[in-house]
Amino acid sequence: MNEKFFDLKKEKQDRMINAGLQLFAVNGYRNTSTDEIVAAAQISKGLLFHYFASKTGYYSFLYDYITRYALLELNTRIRPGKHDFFELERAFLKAETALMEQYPSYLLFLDSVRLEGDKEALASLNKPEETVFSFYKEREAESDYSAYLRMDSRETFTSVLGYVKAGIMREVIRDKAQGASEYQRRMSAILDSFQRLAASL
Amino acid sequence: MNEKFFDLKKEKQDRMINAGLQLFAVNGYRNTSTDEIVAAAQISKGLLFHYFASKTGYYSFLYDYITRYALLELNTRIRPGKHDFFELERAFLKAETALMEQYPSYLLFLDSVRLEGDKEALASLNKPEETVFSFYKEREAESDYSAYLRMDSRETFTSVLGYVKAGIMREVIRDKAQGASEYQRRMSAILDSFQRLAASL
Amino acid sequence: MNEKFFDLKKEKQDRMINAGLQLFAVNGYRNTSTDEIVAAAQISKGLLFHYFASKTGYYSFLYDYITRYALLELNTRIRPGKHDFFELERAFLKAETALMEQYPSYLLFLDSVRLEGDKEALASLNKPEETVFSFYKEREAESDYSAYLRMDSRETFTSVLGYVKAGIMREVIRDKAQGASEYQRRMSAILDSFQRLAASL
Amino acid sequence: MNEKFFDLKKEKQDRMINAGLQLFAVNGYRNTSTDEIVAAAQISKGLLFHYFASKTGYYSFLYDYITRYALLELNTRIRPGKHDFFELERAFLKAETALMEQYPSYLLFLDSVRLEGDKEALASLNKPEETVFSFYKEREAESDYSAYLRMDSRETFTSVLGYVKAGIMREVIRDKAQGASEYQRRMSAILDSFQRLAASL
DNA sequence: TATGAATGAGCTTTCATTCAT
DNA sequence: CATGAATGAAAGCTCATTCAT
Repeated sequence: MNEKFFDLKKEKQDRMINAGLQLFAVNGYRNTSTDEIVAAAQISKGLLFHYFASKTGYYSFLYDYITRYALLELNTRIRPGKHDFFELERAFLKAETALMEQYPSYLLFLDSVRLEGDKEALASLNKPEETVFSFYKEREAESDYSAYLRMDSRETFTSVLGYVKAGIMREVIRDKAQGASEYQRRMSAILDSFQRLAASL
Repeated sequence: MNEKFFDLKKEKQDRMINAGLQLFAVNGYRNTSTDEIVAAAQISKGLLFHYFASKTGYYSFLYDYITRYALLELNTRIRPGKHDFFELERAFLKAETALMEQYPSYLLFLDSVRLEGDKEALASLNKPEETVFSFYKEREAESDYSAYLRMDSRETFTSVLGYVKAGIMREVIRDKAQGASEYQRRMSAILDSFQRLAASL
Repeated sequence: MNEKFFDLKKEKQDRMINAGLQLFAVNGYRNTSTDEIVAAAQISKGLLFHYFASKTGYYSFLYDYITRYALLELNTRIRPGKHDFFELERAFLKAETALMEQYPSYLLFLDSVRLEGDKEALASLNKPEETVFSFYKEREAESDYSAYLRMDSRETFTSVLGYVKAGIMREVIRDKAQGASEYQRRMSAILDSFQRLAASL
Repeated sequence: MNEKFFDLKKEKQDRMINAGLQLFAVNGYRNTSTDEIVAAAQISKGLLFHYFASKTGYYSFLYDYITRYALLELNTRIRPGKHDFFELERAFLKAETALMEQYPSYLLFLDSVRLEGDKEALASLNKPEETVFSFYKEREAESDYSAYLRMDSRETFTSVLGYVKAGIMREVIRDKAQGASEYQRRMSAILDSFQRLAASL
């Protein structure tokens, strides 16, 4: 990519980032044409290629950028250590909500990458193993789960929570810009519900 | 579609069905070319269009066919009524396994339709509301949940189970031919785990 | 390239070959669009790519094909051995004329490759060292030059003749389909003139 | 073009002239992008268009400028009149060498124009008939050829020499900065050789 | 019924040209 | 005078669809 992209006005940068996050997240790589992207970003076709050289270049830039950005935010908010499991999950949720303020589709985009079927698109990603989700896994692994031991193995339970998260996200955020708050509400309810359950054992 | 399709040898019909189920499920609608389809089905390009008129026609046929087929199997195996919730889920799992015998990718395909981003493909579906999954919901709704009342609302719990199912399926079946049995094993374990939890309340 | 090209009717093959030879020879690689090519060949855009995969693929096919074809003709007509120098040159001229019957621009095309400025186009050529012109050089090198010894070194003289040939060709064949006979007439005159000169020494 | 170009520092003017001469000569009109030109000339994109309005405008300026410049030099060095043919040719060669001092690619550029395949580029030239090469022809036509009468018709012989010149130039100057002296050496040798031949008749 | 050569609309990418600074 | 970000028409290439055999 062309580093001069970062010299653009922040507002324009974010338009160009959000256009791709949203369209790729909802439609997938192949179903998103560069025409759609530039229309959503309100730029010309040439400019997209001026900064990102190719569609795959743009795709991998978005992945890099948003991964780095999200990890920065998460690392700032959530320090390593033995947090109570449910408190940790609520902190995640809060961070996600904050991030969605600026990049509404970022979480759906990151999730969509895991389902992406286009080989070229996947091959373009620089460090596909350095995911935001592995940060989640690490924090969850070291969290304090002792109060809920009878519930089930931590692994089973955290992966269940992951599936639930992804499921709700897809149901709620898809196509709707306002989905973030709905996502937050439903995830909150689930966390409360699970914790009550755990406490009653 | 051309009804004469059903006059073909059953083996050839199934090759043509499985090719599409597998490719669409793994790669999505747009990433699957008609060239790939006919190569996988071992038929000529002309034949595909002879029977299904268009790629969307083929896609919607697959959806119709597999939905109808799965509902037939499910209706036969699982009669309406007040089944114990976990027994019901285990019956579902058994039915799924049986169906995968003949159409290995059918479940992943049906799930992939929910994630499909191509508007034309989605628009081609005849009765997109008549899903296999609504059959699940109906049976679950009328199931006997009385033993687990303190667990949480039935809606929350069944939707949680649905998300878990989808999540495991995607992790396990994608790309792997042998995934079905792994899927069955992991879902079994989850069901056992959840039931033990419910019983201990 | 797709070998099935050779299953096409000979007339269509030759239309597809001549279109490229003529256009690339006159306009060069970059100035020739695939739209022009398919219009001249009276085929669709898709077909060009069906057989040759890319514009460079087509270019290198033409070079391979016409080199092979010309060498076959030349090898058949002109056996190795100590021919009289001017008889040899007249035999070359005759062979060229015969080849132009079927591929009018072949010689101009082969010459244009030497002037081609496009790096991708040149990089696509398979064995750019196996030229038709090196066949000329070999036959000339072993020819009988004894009658003209005082004229000048054989090397100087044959390279002079080569430059003359290229110059006349460009002047005469460019843009004109009927140029072949004019080329033959002028080259004949030059050969006569040079031979008379040599004899008079 | 914008006449204020000539108010620029001579050194900058020459950078802008040599960049185009070299690139167009070696790669042709279409294979030379304005990006390459401004990079070689060490100016901004805007400036090129500020002075020359368009790529074709730049191309035709170069042709005009270098033709005028070369003719000025040639007219100064070579006065009309009955020069001995070979002396004349040697004078040409000397003038060319002097011109290459300032504009190394000028001769190759002028030659490349004759091979240019781009119709727009050719159409942009102002007086394409007023070539440097017609100056050569005129002087040759009035030269003293009496000592070599038996050689052959003057027309044939001078055109032969022209082809040889072009051929050697292309072989030698292309891509190589040091080509000018090699060109001079080889042309000198050819002239000597031809003169010896003519004298021996 | 079955084939695969042939088509052309639509997509990604390039690059001459414009224009705000 | 000078810059280079921005534009969009045109080019190369893909692929669903048609049709002669």
